[in-house]
Amino acid sequence: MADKVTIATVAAHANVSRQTVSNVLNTPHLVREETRERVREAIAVLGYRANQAARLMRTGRSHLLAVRIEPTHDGINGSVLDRFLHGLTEAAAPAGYRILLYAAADDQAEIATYDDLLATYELDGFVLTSTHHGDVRTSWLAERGVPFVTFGRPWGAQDSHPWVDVDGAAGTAAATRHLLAAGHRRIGFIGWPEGSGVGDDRRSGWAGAVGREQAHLHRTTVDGVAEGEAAARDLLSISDPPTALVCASDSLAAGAYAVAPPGVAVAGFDDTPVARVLGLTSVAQPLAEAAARCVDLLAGVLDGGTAPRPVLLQPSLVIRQSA
Amino acid sequence: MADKVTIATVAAHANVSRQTVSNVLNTPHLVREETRERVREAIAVLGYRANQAARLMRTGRSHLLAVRIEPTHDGINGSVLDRFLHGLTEAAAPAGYRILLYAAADDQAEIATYDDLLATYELDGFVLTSTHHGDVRTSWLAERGVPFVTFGRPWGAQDSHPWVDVDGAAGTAAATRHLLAAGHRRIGFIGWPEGSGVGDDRRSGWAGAVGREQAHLHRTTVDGVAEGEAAARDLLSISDPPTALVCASDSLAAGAYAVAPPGVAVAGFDDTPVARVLGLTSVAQPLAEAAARCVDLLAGVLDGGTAPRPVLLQPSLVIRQSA
DNA sequence: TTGTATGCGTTATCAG
DNA sequence: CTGATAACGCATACAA
Repeated sequence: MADKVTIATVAAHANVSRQTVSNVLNTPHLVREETRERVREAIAVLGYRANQAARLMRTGRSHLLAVRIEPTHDGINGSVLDRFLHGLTEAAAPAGYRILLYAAADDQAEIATYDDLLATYELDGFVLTSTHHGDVRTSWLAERGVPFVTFGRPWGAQDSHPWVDVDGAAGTAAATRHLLAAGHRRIGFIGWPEGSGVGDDRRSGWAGAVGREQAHLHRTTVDGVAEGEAAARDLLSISDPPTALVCASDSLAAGAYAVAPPGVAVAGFDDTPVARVLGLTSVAQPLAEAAARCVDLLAGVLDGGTAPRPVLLQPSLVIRQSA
Repeated sequence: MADKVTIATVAAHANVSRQTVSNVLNTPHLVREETRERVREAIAVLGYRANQAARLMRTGRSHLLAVRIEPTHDGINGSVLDRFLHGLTEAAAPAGYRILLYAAADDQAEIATYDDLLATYELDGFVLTSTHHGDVRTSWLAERGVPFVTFGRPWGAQDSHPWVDVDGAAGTAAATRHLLAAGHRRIGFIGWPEGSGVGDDRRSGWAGAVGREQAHLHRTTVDGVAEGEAAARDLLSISDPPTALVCASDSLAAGAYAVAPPGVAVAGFDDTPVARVLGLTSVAQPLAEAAARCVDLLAGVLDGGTAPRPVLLQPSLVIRQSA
């Protein structure tokens, strides 16, 4: 356990006062070149690193960002959060931030956690995922002036805040157009019940691409493989059934693909490992990019005090044998 | 943004000195019952929470635990880390710890990160995953007396440290016995090249269950679906081929299952979403439990100063249609 | 049992 | 341009 090297150690080594060392670190232009170099060398030689706790006490900035890790439901798109988290961690480090994890059973518990995290660790900001209509979390944070960014648009909310999202409608539209180009003329959609921003967005991409006359080729259900099976079976059993299915998730798509007769194409959403293994065509979100932009936005608010513009990223279609 | 409520606020509210408040918090038995209650009430009313930064400066304890988030390779068993992380986060909170994430390209970069995290955030401890033979990380930490626990045994390492692991051999043995019970007489194994502790462990479970005369029914390859396909094809093309395959991972199993003729059973490892979707029988690790025990062990070292005994957990076999 | 003084490492303010 | 001093919130000797 190496001795703790503080600003005083550096000062002694460089024959300057502690304050000068601090100046070299925070306001280098105030220090004469020669002195600056000497201090920098001492810092390098001693391997000095500023202690965040002490710095926090003084500045009120912890350089800590928090993000919730959600329990994996059926696990299939757990990989989405996983990749997002990894992207966040990688993007945050060079910007001088670290990622703190927290778990919460529901939105209320999450708010209680905000309160705790803010009071005890003085977090600099939050990254929220899975935003939805009437999200109480964003208003709670906004009311208190806590910096945050959401991965997901503020669906229907009047209060605006920095956000990053992926254009889901563009994704399902691309999948639908791909199916049209492959010769399919009747293309169905399996999605989630109306009212979820993400789900409605993804459905709208399909709806726009197929046109109003196919609006009925459409089923809604909660997410899951079994649910996808059931919905697909239902949709394929009508008279004049679709010959291709666009799904709001890989879970639904996996279910649909399992019951789809040969020749019926299926496309999913999120390009999860399951899609890869099943050979499912799927819409891929640029998660690492999204995470990086979240960090950018939050860092912008924190460091620059600017109110950054939202970011809408484009997904890409990964074509496999299923469609 | 509510005013910051410090120990002084509480003291004023309860008409005592700051020190008395601190005593109520840290050494309650030193404070008269009546006073203690008054202070506790003030704490509750004001919603006081001890500031970690200030506490850290005094005590040297940050109540922060760090864990590495790895890039997902083929993503299939990314879900393993994901569930482990979630378990860690949930188990840490009630114990008074938070989880900090970091990313690192390789072991050397990881060590550099330790150094940084220790110096800047004064982390209390680390949870290491993916331990392997000759792991430089554990020796680095051990040399410096940094508390840590590994999820994974110290394969072949002489230096011992607290660890939690799942008995992989027991898992593959259970899978093998299940296949034997189902009437299979020739059971092969697809695993990773010799030298990986985890891989060798999983192979040994199979080897023990089938006996020496079937030792040749065995292929090694790096992890991956395509690799599993190739290995299975190879193993099934010998004369007198196996009628069942036990695999060291769901990735390998997914590949094997794809090329296995009907009647040939396949079992995987890790019970990932892919296994669920494919209907793959697989060995499930108790990840939430493992994570909780990691926290227990680390908290034991940190709070109790005890050197806790290692924990070896038993996996369970999830039987599906593939075997 | 309660209160007072001090320092953890840093940065901000202000003199030199 | 550089150096002394205070303050952030808390906990620990020590004194009362």
